[in-house]
Amino acid sequence: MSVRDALLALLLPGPRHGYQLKAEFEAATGKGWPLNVGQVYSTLQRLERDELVVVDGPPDDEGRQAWKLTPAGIDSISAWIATPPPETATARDELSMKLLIALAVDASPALDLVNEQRTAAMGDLQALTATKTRMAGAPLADVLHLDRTILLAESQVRWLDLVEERLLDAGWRHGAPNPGAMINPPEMKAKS
Amino acid sequence: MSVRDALLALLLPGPRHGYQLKAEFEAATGKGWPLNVGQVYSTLQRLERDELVVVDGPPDDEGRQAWKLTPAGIDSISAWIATPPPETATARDELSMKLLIALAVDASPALDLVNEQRTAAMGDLQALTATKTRMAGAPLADVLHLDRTILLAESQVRWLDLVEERLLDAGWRHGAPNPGAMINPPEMKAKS
DNA sequence: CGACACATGTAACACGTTACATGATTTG
DNA sequence: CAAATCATGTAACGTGTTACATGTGTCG
Repeated sequence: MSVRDALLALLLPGPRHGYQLKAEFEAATGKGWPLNVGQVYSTLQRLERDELVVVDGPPDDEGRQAWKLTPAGIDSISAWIATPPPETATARDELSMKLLIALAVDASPALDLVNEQRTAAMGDLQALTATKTRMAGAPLADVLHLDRTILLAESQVRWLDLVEERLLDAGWRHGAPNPGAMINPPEMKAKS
Repeated sequence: MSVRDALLALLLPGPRHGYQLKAEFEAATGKGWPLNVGQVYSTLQRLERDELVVVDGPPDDEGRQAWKLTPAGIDSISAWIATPPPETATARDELSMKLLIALAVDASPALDLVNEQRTAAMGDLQALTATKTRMAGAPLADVLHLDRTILLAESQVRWLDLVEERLLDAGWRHGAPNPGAMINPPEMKAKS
C-alpha cells in the first residue's frame, strides 16, 4: 500500500484538504505509519498530474484547499480496495531478509545471531503485550493495529525457532562458522 | 532491509562483480525478492559515491569489474548485521494497512471485505503448504523463505479472525455500512 | 505577546523499478 | 548461424522522506 493509494481512498467519502488527510491517515492506520504533512501535498500534486483528483473549488477563508476525486480516481481506488493484496507483497519482511543475507555471508556465528534476534523479538512482544492492557478504550484502528503488530512479532519468534531447528538439522553448531550449506564460492561459469 | 544493505553484506566474504551479486542475492533471499540486474549496478555506483565500496583493480579479460568494501563499508555493514531490525519496521504490512484504510472510509460492507480477504489469504496458505511438500531437497534459503511466507500468511488469517471478532463486538453487521466507530466527520477545529 | 497548532507548499535527495542499449560467450 | 546466457551500464520515472519557508489563528 502506498500513501498515494491511501490518500485516494480517504477522499472517497468526500472532499478533504491536506491537513485533514494527514490526520485521517494517521487515525486510520493506528499511528502505524507516521506521515510528514509535506508528503500529503506532494502526493496530491502527483495525483492531480495523473488526473485522479482535482481541487474542489477555490480555497476557503482560511486558505484551506479541498480536493476531490475525479471519476477516474473513483474507479481506480474502488478497484484497489476490492483487490486483496498479493501474497508476494508479504514476503519481503525485514527480519527474514536480513537474517537470510547474514546467513549467506556467514557474518557471525549463525545460531548466535538467530538467538539474538529472538531475544529482541521476544522483548518486543512483551512490550507490545504490556501496551495492550493500556489500550482498553482506544480507537478501534489503534487496537487492530496493535493486534497486527503482536501477531507479526509472534510469527517472527516462531520463524526464528524454525530456523534454529533447521540449522541444527543441517549440521550447524553454536559458536561455529557455518558448514557451507548456503555459501557458494564466487566462481561462476568460467569463460576462458 | 534495502538492496543497498544486502549488496554491502554480500561483499563481506570478498570481492564480487555485479552479475554475481545479483545471483547471490536471489540465492540468499530464496527468490523472495526478484532483482533487476540494472539495479545492482546503479546501487553499486551509489555505494561508490558514498565511499563504502571501491573497484577492485581493473576489469578482467571478459570485462568483469569486481568491487570490494572499503574499511568504512566493512564497519557500516557489520553494524547493520549485528543490529536486529526495529519492531516498527514490521508494522507496515500491506494487508492490515489496506484493510484499516478501507474500514475507515467504509468503502464496502466491512465484514464482507474482511471475509474476502480471509478467503484470499487461506487460498494463499493452501498453495504455499502444497509447495512445501515439493521443496524437500531445495536450498536451505528457499525452505526458510517459504517457512516465513507461510507463517506470515497464517498470521494474516489469524488477524482477520480477530478483526471480525472485534467488529462484531463493536456492533458492525454483515452486509451493512459501519456504525461510525471509525469515521470521524471531516470537521476539524473550526477557526472562524 | 509568545508559543503552539493549523495549514499550505517547495526543494532536494534516496531508493526501487523498468526499459533500453551494448557486447561477449556458450550451446544447440 | 541463431538463441540464450553472461555481463555491464544508462536513462527515466515513481514514491518516500526530510528540511525548509511561510502564514494564520488560538490560547494562556
